Amino acid sequence: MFGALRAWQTEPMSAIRGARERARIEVTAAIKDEARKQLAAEGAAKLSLRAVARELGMVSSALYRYFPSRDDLLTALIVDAYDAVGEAAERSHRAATGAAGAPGTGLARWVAVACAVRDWALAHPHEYALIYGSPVPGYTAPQDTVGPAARVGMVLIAIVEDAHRDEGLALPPLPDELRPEAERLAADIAPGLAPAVAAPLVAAWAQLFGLVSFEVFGQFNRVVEAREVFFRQAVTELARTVGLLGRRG
Amino acid sequence: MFGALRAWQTEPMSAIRGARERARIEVTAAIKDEARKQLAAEGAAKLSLRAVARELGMVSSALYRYFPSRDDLLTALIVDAYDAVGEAAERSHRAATGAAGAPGTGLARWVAVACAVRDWALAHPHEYALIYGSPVPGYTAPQDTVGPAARVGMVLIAIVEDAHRDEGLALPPLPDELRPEAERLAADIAPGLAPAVAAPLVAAWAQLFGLVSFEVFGQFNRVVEAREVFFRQAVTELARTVGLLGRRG
DNA sequence: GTCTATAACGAGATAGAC
DNA sequence: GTCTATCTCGTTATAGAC
Repeated sequence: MFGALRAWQTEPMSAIRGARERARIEVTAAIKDEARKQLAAEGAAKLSLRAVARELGMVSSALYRYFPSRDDLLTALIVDAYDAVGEAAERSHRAATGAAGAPGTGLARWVAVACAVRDWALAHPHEYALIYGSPVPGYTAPQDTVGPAARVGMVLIAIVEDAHRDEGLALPPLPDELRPEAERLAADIAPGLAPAVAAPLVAAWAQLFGLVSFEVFGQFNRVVEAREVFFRQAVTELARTVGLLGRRG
Repeated sequence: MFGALRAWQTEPMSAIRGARERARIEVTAAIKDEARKQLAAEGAAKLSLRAVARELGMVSSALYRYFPSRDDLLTALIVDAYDAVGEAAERSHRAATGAAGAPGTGLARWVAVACAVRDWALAHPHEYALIYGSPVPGYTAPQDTVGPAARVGMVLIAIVEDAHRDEGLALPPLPDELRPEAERLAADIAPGLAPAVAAPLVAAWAQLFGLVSFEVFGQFNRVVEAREVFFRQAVTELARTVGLLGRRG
């Protein structure tokens, strides 16, 4: 039964049957913590099971009881990182949804979630780089990562869906060349979402992370100084492209 | 005189005085080519002077005649990459400017430059990752990179400046909180550019690379299929945020 | 002056015998 | 799990060819 669980999965408290399992969870967490330290110091490409083991006072072969390979450890770190941004986004979304029903709520939620993503990224730049930066050479993400990777996007979809239902959206018409792709996209990511919303939403998703990446990766050095106010304004304008803000002009 | 030139700088043809200099240029190019191969195979973090030398049939210490350190070789690759995207952007800008005077030219130039950046990135994903992806651990970019790094941005500024002068721009008002930053930004990057344009322009710059990065780094896998038409539409909408497209709705 | 080659350093990874 | 012998790396000093 338990053998079927992947080594890196965090088991729910109810699954803890005794000291054995608890120790396993603690060691797994210690390995990931140490690996994250090395991620910050040396980068994902140089993540080495041996170095992690050495730092923990273990022998490298012992690590293989917890992570069958270096790539599995990397996958665990990637899943954790996606889950961490995803949870930050979901939490800020819940907080911003508190006073529901008020007009303009869609925009407020959008900005809140964007800021949560940015805050998390600035607080965890190396984990951010792991998931939204350059791909790690020789590593290909397994299927396990796609669910966690989608969490932030799901929050954005929910915001726009709610606003679409409750507030109505002001959107530019969908160009003909994009119609087939937009329809496929909508059916794929959120059945029931209007194609004219789906395409701009995916674009806005990428653009949001463009803003965050430029700041985290240093492209704004000596360019943008008042970064938070700049970011808030940029994502507010970005919200316009998904219909969350009335169009002026 | 020539001694003041950094080893990795490509000297103009007029500076070639004889076989010596020609050989030096050729060896320098060979080193960079081999380094680029390793960049693709192993990533920037694992770029190794010794491996480059081995592959070229040289001894590692000989490389120090051309690049004083590993970081200098990295810097050369980074500068080359920035220059390559920058030149692609400038070339496509010139091409799109060919039939001047026609209305809507600003938007056409904007889309052309964006597509040129995307094309270059898709053709050179590893060099793109080097400059717009995760920072290389332990490496800090010297001042030499800031000029080349600004080239694409300069093209975008030129497009918006021209359009501002020739076509007029339709822009949302500048919020008060952003005014000081926008004024500083405008004075910094393009004296004479209206602050209400400068801030959205820098944001659009980051968002453009967000779209490109998501595609190059695989975030659109299993999400966006018709990527070129999607990209064109997204950057067209993006042009709206810098006033290059009349506002509808 | 300009280049390449040899040798070495200290540090770290790696493979295998035990 | 431990130890060791053998790799890698960036970098420097030095000697000698052109």
